[in-house]
Amino acid sequence: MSLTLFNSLSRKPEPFVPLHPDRVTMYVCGPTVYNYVHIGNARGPVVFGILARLLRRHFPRLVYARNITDVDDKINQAAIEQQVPIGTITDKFAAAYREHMGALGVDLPDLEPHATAHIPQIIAMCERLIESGHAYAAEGHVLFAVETYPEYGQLSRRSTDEMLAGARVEVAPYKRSAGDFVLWKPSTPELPGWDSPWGRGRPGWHIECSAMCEAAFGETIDIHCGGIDLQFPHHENEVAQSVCAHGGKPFARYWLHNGMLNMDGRKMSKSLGNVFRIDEVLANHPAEALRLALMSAHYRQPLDWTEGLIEQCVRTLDRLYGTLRELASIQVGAGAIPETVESALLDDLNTPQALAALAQIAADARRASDDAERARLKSGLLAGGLALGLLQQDPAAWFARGTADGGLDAAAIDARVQERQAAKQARDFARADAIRKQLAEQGIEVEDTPAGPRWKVAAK
RNA sequence: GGCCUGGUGGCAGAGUGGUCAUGCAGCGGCCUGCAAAGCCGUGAACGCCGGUUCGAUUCCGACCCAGGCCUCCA
Repeated sequence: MSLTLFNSLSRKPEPFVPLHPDRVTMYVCGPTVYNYVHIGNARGPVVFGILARLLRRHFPRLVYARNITDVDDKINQAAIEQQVPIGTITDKFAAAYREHMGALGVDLPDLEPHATAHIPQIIAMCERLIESGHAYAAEGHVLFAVETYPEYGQLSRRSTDEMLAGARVEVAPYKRSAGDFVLWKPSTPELPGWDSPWGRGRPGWHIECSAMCEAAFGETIDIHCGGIDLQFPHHENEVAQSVCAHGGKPFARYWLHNGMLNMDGRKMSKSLGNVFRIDEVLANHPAEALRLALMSAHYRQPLDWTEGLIEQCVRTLDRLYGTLRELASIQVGAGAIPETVESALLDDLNTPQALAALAQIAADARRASDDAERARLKSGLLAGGLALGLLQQDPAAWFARGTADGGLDAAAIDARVQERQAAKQARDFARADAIRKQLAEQGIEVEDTPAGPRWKVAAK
């Protein structure tokens, strides 16, 4: 089985072959830490995290970097408003980012480069671009000269002419050409800045990713991932800077772009204000259901974020964990990932198909009567779940989810369930039903089994 | 306006030139004191119009609709 990835560069699925057989390199554009991120920001980390796990299974070594951009005008603005150094802002939100991603089951990358730790590399890259004629200094700025890179626009499929013709933004007077973008810009005394050949200043938006990729991986990386909204201008500019700084060597060989999360059919975005912060969503829903929701559509498709979607994911997990609960007595060790799940993932990360395969395995497992067969299927279910970052908790923990912090006390629920059981055994069904109804009103569903009663937190 | 996606059953969402996606919800049955869970069975789809083909939801073209990027954005 081999991995196929849809490459934004060619707009086609391509077999993935790493540049060096012994090492795969992958870079995901991480957050600019000026605020809490929203649930849409988690889609890339979740699906590309699944890709990272997949690559680790199929190649001897993966080095996966996800950056933190910790210098930026929005950070500066927040720092000025709160009268604190930018580090106070960036430390706080970088920590929150890690915490929220962790809650969603996103693995930490191997490397987490910070832009402010790469200022010398950024300056060096600017100098090289100036020396080679691809950039120029003007009024304390360093600008990339788009016209020196004829392939500019290749990734996002747009021509320089069209962009210049359609330019709506006022062009700064120091730009030679309207499409030129800033690599370095001057800082006023109240803004953070670093000494440079062009005076005290700070990096522009795109250069940090180029510099960090180079620092971590060298001139050419295998896979570069990010949201489709970053394709232009961010990724296009990264390509231009890196290729020109490296004498024409390719920058990223495979570009992967994830689709946007929508709210009522519109992109969830900070500028539109139609966002759900991750901590808000986590407060109201099981994290694993949110993770499942983020992979419920193929990563390149847009995904409508609704309460109904989350509820459906909770029910889906109820069923999968229900299967595992039924198989609780079957002992299994670590197993191989079922072929149906793995082949779906190898086909451009087709998570919906992988989930369908998982559902099929669960159904087979419930029907199987032979213990050896049940063990095999349970092992496959757990291994397939692990590949997706799902199904790794104790089923009992899933069904009792949120009782401790949701104002419900598991021991008290147990006591009520026992009361009902006693009433039942006394054939006082009216009382038993009254207790069950009361618990249902608290969101607890009681189920009777041959082994005695059990309960779970109901899907909303 | 330019460039680019996509329109699949009640909902979500894969996929395919000619037999099944899958999940949730629904319906009938089994089980249950009654339920729930589970099991068995079951209906239901490919935006619109042409074309290619023995045959198209799948390929081609036009049209309609929705969304994204062109400005900070995952």
